[in-house]
Amino acid sequence: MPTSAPLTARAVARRELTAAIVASARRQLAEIGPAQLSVRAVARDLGMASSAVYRYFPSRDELLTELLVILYGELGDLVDAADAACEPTDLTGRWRALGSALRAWAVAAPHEYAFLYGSPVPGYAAPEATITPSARVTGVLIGLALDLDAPGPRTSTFDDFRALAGDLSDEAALRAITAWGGLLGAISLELFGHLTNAVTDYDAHFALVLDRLDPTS
Amino acid sequence: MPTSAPLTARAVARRELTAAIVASARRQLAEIGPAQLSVRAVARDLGMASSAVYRYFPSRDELLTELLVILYGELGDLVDAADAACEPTDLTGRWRALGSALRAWAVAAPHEYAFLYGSPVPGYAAPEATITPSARVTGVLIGLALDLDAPGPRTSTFDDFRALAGDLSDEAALRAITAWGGLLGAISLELFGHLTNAVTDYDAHFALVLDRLDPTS
DNA sequence: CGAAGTCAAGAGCAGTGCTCTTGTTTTGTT
DNA sequence: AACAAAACAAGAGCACTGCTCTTGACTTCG
Repeated sequence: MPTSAPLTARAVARRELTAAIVASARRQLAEIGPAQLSVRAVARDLGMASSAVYRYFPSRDELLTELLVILYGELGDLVDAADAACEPTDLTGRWRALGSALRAWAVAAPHEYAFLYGSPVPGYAAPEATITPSARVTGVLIGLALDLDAPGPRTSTFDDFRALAGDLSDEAALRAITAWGGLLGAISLELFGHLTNAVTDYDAHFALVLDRLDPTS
Repeated sequence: MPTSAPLTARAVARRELTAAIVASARRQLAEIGPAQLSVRAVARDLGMASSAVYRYFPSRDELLTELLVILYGELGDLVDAADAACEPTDLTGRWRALGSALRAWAVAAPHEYAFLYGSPVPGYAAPEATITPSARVTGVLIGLALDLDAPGPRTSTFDDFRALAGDLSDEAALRAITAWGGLLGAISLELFGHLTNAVTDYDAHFALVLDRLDPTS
């Protein structure tokens, strides 16, 4: 037996079809949003019966959860990369990079942003399984907050963040959460149309807001 | 003719039924959220045919818009009252009052909050008609920002705020919008479950965040 | 080879927003 | 008072949704 993982033809087909379903669902999510995402439309897109999809995802909610985990992961990578590209000691620069990366992503993918950080999807309660992936993003922020307390090199990887979060001083935690909320609020105001007739140059406005929210100052 | 407004029996019945529809819709909105609000359920609640509802509201979206306007109005009153109860020169106190009133309302009516300030309802684009009512709330903030620029008594009523907003200095406008976004972000983080395992005493936490967001400092 | 497990498809249920038609009632005008 | 016009409630129906159950075909494994 050469294959350490004895994948039968059926198992291979299953993995591919599962991926195809997710891919089609992602397309729908990006185009029409999570609420309009339809299992039947996914089935139509893939040329299969709607009932067949339920063999791969037990419910629409499970499919949404899968997307949620994937998106949190990708966004986490993105934000992490933006943070890692900065000089570690330049806390303000790292904050700007984090905020700018998040907003750029949100503007490019508004439905995905609304899915992750907007009001919960109708009838869909994010299960426990989504908390860990979401921490992937906030972990970068926690890293920043940790350096706020004790500047200097850390060897911690992502997995440690959740534990290290307990070591945060109240002051640093407050700064981080306030800045985080301000960031999401600013993006939401823009994307959800609450700045219409109030702001013209959104890029310039956001840059100013971002600096005012800087948790390191 | 004693009646300055010659309301026919039919017109009276129409007004009452319209109000009953709105009341039933508000109940549904509060309990299950805007996305789950169903015209048929409203009709069932009132013991009428679903098709009859469409004689009073041409579409579900129009019904939602009506609710939006009503809610913006009520919230505007609430925030306005909170602001008016403060010493006009105590800008920080007014900011605290505004933020506390908004959060208290949001916590008590999370679905309504998500409807007004969360991600837009699926397939529902807030029409122009909702911009003016929403300004009812932000007007209080603008009033605060105006006093930030030039402390002293103003005789302006609500209607002036939109015009006066143009007189705001860039600095004051930036402070106001940043604080406003931070406020909504903080409430959204709490209500949408993004602070799970991060905050225990939400009241105390919010008070700290509110002070950090203070646009007058 | 045969039993067990997996799969796709179809039909069907209950729900949705919305439209159209039918028949009734109220209104405003001869 | 009689009549036309408008407003109304109700029902049937369309297209859509998530989801279930059954049926029949296929793959995998003992």
